[in-house]
Amino acid sequence: MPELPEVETIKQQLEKNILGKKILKVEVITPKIINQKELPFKQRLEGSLIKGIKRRAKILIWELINGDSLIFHLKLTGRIIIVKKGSQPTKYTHVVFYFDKFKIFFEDLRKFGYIKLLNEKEKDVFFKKLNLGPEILDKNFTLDEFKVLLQKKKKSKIKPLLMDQSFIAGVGNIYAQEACFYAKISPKRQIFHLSNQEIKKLYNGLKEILVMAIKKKGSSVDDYLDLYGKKGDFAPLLKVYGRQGKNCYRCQTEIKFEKINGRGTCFCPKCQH
DNA sequence: CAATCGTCCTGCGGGC
DNA sequence: TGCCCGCAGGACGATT
Repeated sequence: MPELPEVETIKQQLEKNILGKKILKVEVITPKIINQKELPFKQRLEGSLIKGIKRRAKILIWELINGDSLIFHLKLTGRIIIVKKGSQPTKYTHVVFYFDKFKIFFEDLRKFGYIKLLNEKEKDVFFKKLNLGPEILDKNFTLDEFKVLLQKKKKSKIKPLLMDQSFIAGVGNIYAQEACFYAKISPKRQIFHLSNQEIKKLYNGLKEILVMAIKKKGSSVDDYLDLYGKKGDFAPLLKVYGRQGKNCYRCQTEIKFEKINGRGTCFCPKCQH
């Protein structure tokens, strides 16, 4: 499941490969993915130049020279893969972007992901509606701001809150669990009961973990692959995610698995309080 | 305000 | 071997 580090990895790799390049042709294999009429979608894209690649939360944006933006959400199993001109689509390839020297496949096993082509106004409306919280790695996202935001959510449980995109942007099920483990906080704890020290630890943990995960090109749990179709290197460094039944790296206690607000969650019952 | 439920979709694992 | 069943999960809208 691609979260901030995985989408950021793809964003950086796309910058090296498609920035300033022209989309020559677009092929829509699975219309559901683009959520609009196929012909105008193709017509607006074909011949257009890519002038910027951005990421906001887990959303990837291709900015086009004419002001349009192509918005990608990979959800659970989406992928963006660069392939040779002669490569054939797989059963999970839903949209193909043709460039001069290569093609880009949008793939998605579960088809939860989407691509939207929006003009500037529609893009503003789209993001306004999403009401995304701050980017954790943004310089403006300070410990003080984190504290202020937490004050407004006193009754929430910490782990589901970290995954709430309107609270902070980009964290999903993997990194929310890792951050709680790092800070030695139970994922079930309510904000109300967090000390200043714990909040600081959580803040530092989020940043440290996300920076390292980007450096390692993401975590390949489930189906995630980067732009080159390669696995990320962070999965072996995960400290608690997916480790139920195994021993805690800190205190050797057996890692527990529990559903918290409907989401599978791993934690150490002894050293996470 | 916080939590839950249904929805989308497919592969996979359990049970027999 | 193979079939049926239920489950996981990001995010959204509707409901409790």
